[in-house]
Amino acid sequence: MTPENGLPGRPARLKDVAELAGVSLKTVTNVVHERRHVKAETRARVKAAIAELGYTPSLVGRQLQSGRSNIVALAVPRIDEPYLGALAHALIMAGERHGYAVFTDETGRSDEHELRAAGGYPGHSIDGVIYSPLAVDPRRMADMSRFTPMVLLGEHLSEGTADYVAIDNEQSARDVVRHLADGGRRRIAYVGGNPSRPSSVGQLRLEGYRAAVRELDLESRDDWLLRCDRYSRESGSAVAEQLLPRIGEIDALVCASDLLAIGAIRTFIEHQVRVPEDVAVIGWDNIIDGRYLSPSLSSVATDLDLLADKTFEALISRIEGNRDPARVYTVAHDIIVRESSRPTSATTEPG
Amino acid sequence: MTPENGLPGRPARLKDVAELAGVSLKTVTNVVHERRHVKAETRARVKAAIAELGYTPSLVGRQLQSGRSNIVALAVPRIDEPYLGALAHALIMAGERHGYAVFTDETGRSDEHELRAAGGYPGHSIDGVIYSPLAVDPRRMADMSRFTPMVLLGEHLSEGTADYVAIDNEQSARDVVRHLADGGRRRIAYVGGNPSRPSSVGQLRLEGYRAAVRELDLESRDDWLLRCDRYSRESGSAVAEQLLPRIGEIDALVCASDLLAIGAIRTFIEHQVRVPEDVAVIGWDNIIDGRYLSPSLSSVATDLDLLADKTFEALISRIEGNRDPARVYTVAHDIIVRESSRPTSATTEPG
DNA sequence: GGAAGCGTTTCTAACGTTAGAAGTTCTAAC
DNA sequence: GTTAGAACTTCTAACGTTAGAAACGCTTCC
Repeated sequence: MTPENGLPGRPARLKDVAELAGVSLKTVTNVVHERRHVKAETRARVKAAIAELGYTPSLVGRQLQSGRSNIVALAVPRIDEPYLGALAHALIMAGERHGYAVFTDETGRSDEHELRAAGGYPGHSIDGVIYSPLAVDPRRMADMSRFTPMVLLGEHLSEGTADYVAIDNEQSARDVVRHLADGGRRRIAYVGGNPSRPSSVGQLRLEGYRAAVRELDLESRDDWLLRCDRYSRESGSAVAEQLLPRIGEIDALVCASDLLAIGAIRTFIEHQVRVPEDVAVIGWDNIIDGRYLSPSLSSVATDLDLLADKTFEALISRIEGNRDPARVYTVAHDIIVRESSRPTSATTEPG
Repeated sequence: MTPENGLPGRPARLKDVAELAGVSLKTVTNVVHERRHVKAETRARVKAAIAELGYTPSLVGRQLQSGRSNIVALAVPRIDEPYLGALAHALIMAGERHGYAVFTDETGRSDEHELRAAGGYPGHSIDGVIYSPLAVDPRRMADMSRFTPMVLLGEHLSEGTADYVAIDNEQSARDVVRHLADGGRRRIAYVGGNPSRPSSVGQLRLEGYRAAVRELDLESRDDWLLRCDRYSRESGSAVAEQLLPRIGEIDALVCASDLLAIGAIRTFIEHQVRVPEDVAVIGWDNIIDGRYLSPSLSSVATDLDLLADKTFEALISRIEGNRDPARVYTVAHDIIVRESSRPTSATTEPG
């Protein structure tokens, strides 16, 4: 950026390097790209000129020429949600490993933003999209995404060629219920379903919950199933409020996300409901904050680095032209047991 | 992106629109930019062609031509820290208001990353940088940043033309100490200072703490001042561990960030130290999680939307060529009192 | 001594956009 | 009916990079 004379000046171009070194543009490119067929002496002279001018290739120029930007967009509803922040972090790191910069975009404000993401940010020369959709009509989405290299996280689409990377949601819910049953819980409530969106994670996990309740012959009542439209702390609080009259009746609450669980626990404690003594609580996502709550929060964990790597593998394959039907990549999950779901002889233990 | 024939095809260019509408490139540009001197009938024809082809101007082409990208980089150590996520969210929203896209980059991994950010991401055609530096030598930073439009958040640089937007750190610390003293606390510990980095927020807040302790004639001991190199939950736990033998001696802990406070509270509770009965705890940043802890966390809050707007005003002024000496923009702060610093009847004044 | 072949460099067009200069057509005034 | 000037359109070069085609100079072989 700063030429040797120390003045602001605009960035050096290939042409400046060529002139200083007394060679042609192509020769400089050949040096920059470490190609054969450049005399050692010429190469040295060009490299010296590059160093002297502080030359850095303009990615805009390259982009225009190659049609590739090596930038992918990560579209999430809000970057300040703990899980999405952790996801963004993992994807940025993975992107670096795979040679891509990750542009994080927030879609939570409007349908328009979501559709723009689904359409691959026309005009922005984005090579692909990693998309965690929220509200957009899946049919419309699938249509938009047909020609955009795209990987979905969180919510599945039935049509289009957008691959899907996630844990086995149904199985993880079975595992959660089994863990609670192992701890002696018998009357387990669930929050997070939304029948109007059958492929949403909340609904998939509800299916797993139902299956496990059947398999383990646990009690089950329809009014132990609570819906919520957002996986937020506020929703969790609201749900806990509704459940207060049923404490004593239920002995565990499965929350489709840690945020729901955090909101619920806070409200329980405010009303002198003890967690886990009176109600066990468990969530999904294993966000860091869960470890520092009192009681610390049990949760279903994913290896985000692995998830991010698989995401990039799938996305890069699409970017390179793969047009096979959409594929589902499953990442292993793990139940992290902390205080909030311990059997009632609760002992404190960090992390 | 998707031409009317429904085939993938590459995005329509200005030229395609011109050909379909039967006019020249310039006429299409004039229509796109809503310029005068285009017959109403021609305009209509061009607009129809744009709609038919689904044309979106290529920002890369524009960028190359204009030298401007209308993209600014946000450089933070890690996007998955709650405060930085909230900051990123506020800046993305503010960027939209001001006509800029915000590219979030993580610098936490290496000095190299930080320096690249400080240098304005050469080659990336970034118009400006919003920078929350972590570890880089401020002198080197100032040097790198001399010619990059840049606004600093968090840590102040003494040299260069990088503006600085923040709360009045010293005054906020005074306010915190006064709040604790008002609640009857007299023996207040502080964690977050780092004398080797005199302009770091932790050190500035320490100065404010010291001033308030003097003004209010509170007790003060050197071993109530704890250093830490990272404002993390882990550091907070470690600090609390160190303080365990001094519980009963101290009655409050001021933490330079909410993460420190969260780690400290968790460790206190694990060791049956009651918060706020035995020790009051308070932090900075007002991260959302603080509200859902038990006890909920008192904190110094900033209006992030306001901070983000001021940041963009300053940055845009630099992008437009303002070369005045670095300026400091101060944003109001507010003490949010929650459970962790409430006065208790158990708190007695000595003497 | 001339031609073929090799190593190396130069020339040129292209990516998509933009804006100034130049060109064309039309209107209105004398 | 001519012409000035307005209204509108076309032409062209430029932004920085890249790669294929073409050109250059040198060596080697017959």
